[in-house]
Amino acid sequence: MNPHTIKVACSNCNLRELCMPLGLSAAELDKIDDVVASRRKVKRGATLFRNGEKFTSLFAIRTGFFKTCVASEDGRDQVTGFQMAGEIVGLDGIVNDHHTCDAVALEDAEVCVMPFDRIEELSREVNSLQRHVHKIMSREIVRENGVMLLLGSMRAEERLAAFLLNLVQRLHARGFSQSELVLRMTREEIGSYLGLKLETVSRTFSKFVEDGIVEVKQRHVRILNTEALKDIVNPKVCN
Amino acid sequence: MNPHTIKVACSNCNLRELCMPLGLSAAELDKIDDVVASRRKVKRGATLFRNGEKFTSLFAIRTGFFKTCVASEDGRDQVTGFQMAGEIVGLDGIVNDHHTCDAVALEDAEVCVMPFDRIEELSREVNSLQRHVHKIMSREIVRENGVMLLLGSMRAEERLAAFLLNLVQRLHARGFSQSELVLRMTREEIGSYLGLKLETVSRTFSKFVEDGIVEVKQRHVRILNTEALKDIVNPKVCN
DNA sequence: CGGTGTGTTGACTACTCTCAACATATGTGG
DNA sequence: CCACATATGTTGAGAGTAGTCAACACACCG
Repeated sequence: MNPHTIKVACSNCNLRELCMPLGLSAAELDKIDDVVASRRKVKRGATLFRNGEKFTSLFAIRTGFFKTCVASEDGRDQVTGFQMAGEIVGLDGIVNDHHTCDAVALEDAEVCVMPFDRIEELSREVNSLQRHVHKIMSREIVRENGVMLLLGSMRAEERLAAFLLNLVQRLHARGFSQSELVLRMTREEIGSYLGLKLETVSRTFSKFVEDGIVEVKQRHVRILNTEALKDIVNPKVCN
Repeated sequence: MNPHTIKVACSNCNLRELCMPLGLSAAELDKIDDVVASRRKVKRGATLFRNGEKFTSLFAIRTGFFKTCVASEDGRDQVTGFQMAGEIVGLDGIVNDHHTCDAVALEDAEVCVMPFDRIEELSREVNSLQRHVHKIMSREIVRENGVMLLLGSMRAEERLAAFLLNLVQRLHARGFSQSELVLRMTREEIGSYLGLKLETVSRTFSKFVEDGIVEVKQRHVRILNTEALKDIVNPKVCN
């Protein structure tokens, strides 16, 4: 709501390789800097956008952690994803000019505001940006396909194992540990994402601890046996 | 595999309003005709593309009915969608230049082949095409959000009711009946899509029949009480 | 006219949910 | 800074939904 009016630039942002195309010429980089109109801070618990709100911009997460969730008419809601630095949110709003989900900050966050008409304009001029936008949307489609596979065919342990592996993998790509992570979401939010009740998430964590696969201390998780997690997700077929 | 080489044109296709943007000028329409390189027939049971294949084109379905499905490493697979005339498949391939799912024809079908580099080229020139491509991808993201809600939070009856309502709604938009439909997929494929076993799908159909909500004769389904289906999907909260 | 694929139904199992109690954090106001 | 209120997390017992396994019925196809 209170965009900083200082000039921001992708060209010297250390997250550029995550949210922007690679291999740009200097001239193209100059143009790309205009994609970001401003930055916006979002306090923990606050929404970046809400279902029903007018869509104007995509948001690149600079710092912080978000969840997106959709709601059915009768009030059930479903976490559709967790997003971290370098990831883009808001793609749901393009089709109807209105957002169809909520994006909520799970910790204090800052995002780059990228007005979508400016993105469209620039991507007509900079081919690699056009391609990049297409890839980002396609990636989201493929990610959701994976979640559908998880929700449609996996059991609780498999879901949680897949979830943990996915999280550490993304964190590791951002320079964090491969084996330690701090969950920014509650058991209930994990459960919603995985199609499980919070008690089932808690029990499954406990089972992993019993089996010596992870250590859990509230939201601090240390993975002791990555292979075991992988085996749970993709059970070896016995001959 | 055997594309017809006859000139095809979107400009006089009666499905245009489903797969192409509205309100094009004559000049733009001319250009748009070049998006479709050829047509391709796909026999029932054959694949339009497969996981791992190189991505080159999007496909607009002219006639017929498809399913898309992803597979996990250990062989489980999950139907991620059913597509009918006027809908676009292949978006999953953009991000990595390779498809990540299979598209299988559930009845003899014909598709328009739209090379993606041509789409990108043209959408730099025709703004409404650019916007249209973005909307199609965003629509797919929103659709998948809905499926995640279904898979993550609904019970078997709710899932099947939502599935039937979605199908008739889309068929009705194509001029078919609001109350009668022929399923082009097996109980197992419905089950895979809905995260249920085929026996559960069958039992749930039987329950709907008992309750007088639908008539089912193999794959022929007649909806007797649409309101009841809607109530199942969105249970009324009692005060 | 069999053979195969698909669909239905029954009996039993098992996984996850529900409800509940309790434990442990987190945060706020006195 | 502590006390209390609230939010979050854990665990247990029992219930219920969907899964598994199996038998059978029906349709479609060569």
